[in-house]
Amino acid sequence: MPETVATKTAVSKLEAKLKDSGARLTAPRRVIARVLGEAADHPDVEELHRRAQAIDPGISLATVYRTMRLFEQLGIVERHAFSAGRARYEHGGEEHHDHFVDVKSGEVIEFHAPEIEALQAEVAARHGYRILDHRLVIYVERIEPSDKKR
Amino acid sequence: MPETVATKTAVSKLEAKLKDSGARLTAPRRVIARVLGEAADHPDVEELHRRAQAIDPGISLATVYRTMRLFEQLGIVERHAFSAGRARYEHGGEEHHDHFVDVKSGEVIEFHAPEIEALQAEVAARHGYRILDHRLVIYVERIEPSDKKR
DNA sequence: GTGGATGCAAATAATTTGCAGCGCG
DNA sequence: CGCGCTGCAAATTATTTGCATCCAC
Repeated sequence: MPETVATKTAVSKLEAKLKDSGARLTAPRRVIARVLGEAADHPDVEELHRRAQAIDPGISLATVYRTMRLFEQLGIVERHAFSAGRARYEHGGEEHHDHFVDVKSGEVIEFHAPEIEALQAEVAARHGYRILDHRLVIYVERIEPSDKKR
Repeated sequence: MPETVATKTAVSKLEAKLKDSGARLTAPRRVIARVLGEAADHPDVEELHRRAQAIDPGISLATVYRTMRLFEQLGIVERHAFSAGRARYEHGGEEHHDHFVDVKSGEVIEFHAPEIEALQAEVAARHGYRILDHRLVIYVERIEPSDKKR
């Protein structure tokens, strides 16, 4: 799937959600949505601001913060706190996934594990709970072919 | 196991870890360790400071911050970011557990799930990683006996 | 004794907000 | 053509740090 299509889809989905919530589809929001749609990583607000400004230099940091808060409430993005410091975002909406954080490189890798999620639901039920959402972050290091433990 | 014993154990463990790292066992650190040992919940820095001051009013907020950073590095506590805002802490060292967060009450409940952890290790290995640590937070709501979905 | 630890206050970092003007619906 | 949205700057919140003093080793 070409980027343009993915982006277009993301924007229409955005349009629908904004309309539903009564919020307006403004130029800054379009730009930020596009930036999010094109992001393959998990950028923080500063980075989103940088990328948004590359498209429209008039966009302020405050607007990026406000927009991320709105998008999070609308379920358009997910906020993560992988480490201390700035929060990082990714466009949600697609199928759920969790994250590996490579401790050495700082890299964040997405992965799917339906088996784990099934177990979670089971454990939650055992405790009398229904799952609304979850966050699983696994801090890892790469296993080298010739690795002797550490 | 009575609280006094648990607390005493925690303090001796603390003493050992501080000695190993070359850090000093000062009065504020003793107090904060005791507060952590007696905590059944997951207090934030302000709350720890409040409790520490109840024992020794001279203890400053800065020292609580510095001590929590030290304790985290020594593996004495775990830092959590259950929600935005202040970080929350718990005394680590015991067997690992994860957390339910009751979205309605804000309550944090600990749970064990070795099955889930086994699966995590398997999934990580599948991706070429070795697990160093992990964080699983499940946001839940209580299932009422007569509950019709929402 | 002496270097690490503390308290205090001031400094940073991360995020939010008040307000006047602008533009989407 | 009004009310929500924006930019800017100032305000808040969370955490860190410089410095003089203090005390654990």
